[in-house]
Amino acid sequence: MLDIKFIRNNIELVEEALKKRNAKGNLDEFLKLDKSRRELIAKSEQLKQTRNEVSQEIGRLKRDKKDITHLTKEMKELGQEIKRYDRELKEVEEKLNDILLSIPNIPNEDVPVGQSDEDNKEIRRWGEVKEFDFEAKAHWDLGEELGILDPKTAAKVTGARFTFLKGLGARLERALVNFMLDLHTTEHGYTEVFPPYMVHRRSMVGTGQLPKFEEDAFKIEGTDYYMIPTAEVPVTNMYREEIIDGDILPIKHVAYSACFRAEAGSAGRDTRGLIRQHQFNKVELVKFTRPEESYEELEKLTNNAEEVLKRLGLPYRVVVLCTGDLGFSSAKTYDIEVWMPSYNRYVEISSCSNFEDFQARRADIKYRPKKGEKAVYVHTLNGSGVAVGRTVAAIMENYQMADGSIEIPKALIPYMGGVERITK
RNA sequence: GGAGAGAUGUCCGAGCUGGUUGAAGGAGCUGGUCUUGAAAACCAGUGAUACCGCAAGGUACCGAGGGUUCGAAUCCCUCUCUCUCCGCCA
Repeated sequence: MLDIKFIRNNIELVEEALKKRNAKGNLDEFLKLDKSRRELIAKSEQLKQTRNEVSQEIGRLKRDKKDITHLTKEMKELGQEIKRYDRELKEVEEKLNDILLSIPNIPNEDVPVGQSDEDNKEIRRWGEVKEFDFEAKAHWDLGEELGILDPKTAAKVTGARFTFLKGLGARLERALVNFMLDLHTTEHGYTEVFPPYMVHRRSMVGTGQLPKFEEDAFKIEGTDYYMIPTAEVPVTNMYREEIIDGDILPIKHVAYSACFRAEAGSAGRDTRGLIRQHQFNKVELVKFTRPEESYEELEKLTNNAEEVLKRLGLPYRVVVLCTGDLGFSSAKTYDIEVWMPSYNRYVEISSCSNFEDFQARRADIKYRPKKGEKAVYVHTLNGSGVAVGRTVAAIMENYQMADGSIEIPKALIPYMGGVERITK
């Protein structure tokens, strides 16, 4: 959410930002409602002042046993009038809030302007893309042959876009979760949290998933609960409506969680394999920082996520998303893309974003720069560190051997109980 | 699931027979006196909130949302959360 005063005073700038994002915002309506809101507040508060004064006067008169009936009658009418203004105000504020919640964040100035993911800019590459001297297979074929991926049974039990991991496949998934958590907690200084997998609506609004992207979320029928699409939601909302002690910033959390996404609008895309599932595991990095430190922290966070792929020996590149591809809440995002032989291209495995104060304002998360000073919004950041299912796919494909077996990356062997290779 | 108790400012904690209560008292914090320094003691200050307004100032806020009333932290209704006991359960 943007600051209402900021929009009012920088309407051209906001318009420009929306245009760069290919987004539309009802700014004319915003200005109208904003004006009407302030007028109604002035009116209502003026009447309330009168009411407060007269009510005190009535108290005094009553104590002196004087007649007050003419005043109470008058005040009763005044009360009705106030009620009318307040009702109207509430309506206007609701409409205004709807608009406010639907305006995306303003891209940082160094974000490249562009229409789509084709305009994203590559920042750097790491690792060598392996040339296979045999016909490389996709991970879904390898997985079925090795008996470690079983989407068919999952389809029987649940439906499309779910998978049973079996044997060393399940072990690999678990090994990766532990490997990533250990790396980020012991070497990168993140504090581990294990969050609830369901959150209420207010939390989803706090991080920006709602109200705009209702169709992407799984909602639990008959409740106010949503399955989390990422640990970002519960972990960021841990500090909702709080004023954080400035001494403990930056706060760095790492959280493993399953993630649930409806994937509306991607029917027919990535239907095979682990790339696009309704449920997947992710290790998420979340930071709360002082505003002046957030971009430095974004670089560090991205590096922390990259380290996972380096240790696993998976070739990747980092791209900065252009304005047209940027997520709703983000001011700047780096995607880390891992080399996926079956796609013959790099595929997103992590998305690291600085939301600046956009989420903090929605979720009301502040800190106090100095004792006695006014509290200000923190900056929030997060990024996958990294998506586990896609890492499994990447390992299977990049580490496959001519005989259809899969080598385990060195760093992972201790987590695999010494297993060095997955064979038939 | 059943029966109770509760939610007040940075914190603890009064008020809850409706009217100088934005809210006693204490702690904390800030400044001062005293002291070689510190502690203690004492004195003074202290909404670490949001909104409207150029300002003066005003309005709101005692878990949340409604209602009664000229006037609600105080009365009524609904909801949420916390705690205790019983039952059930991983």
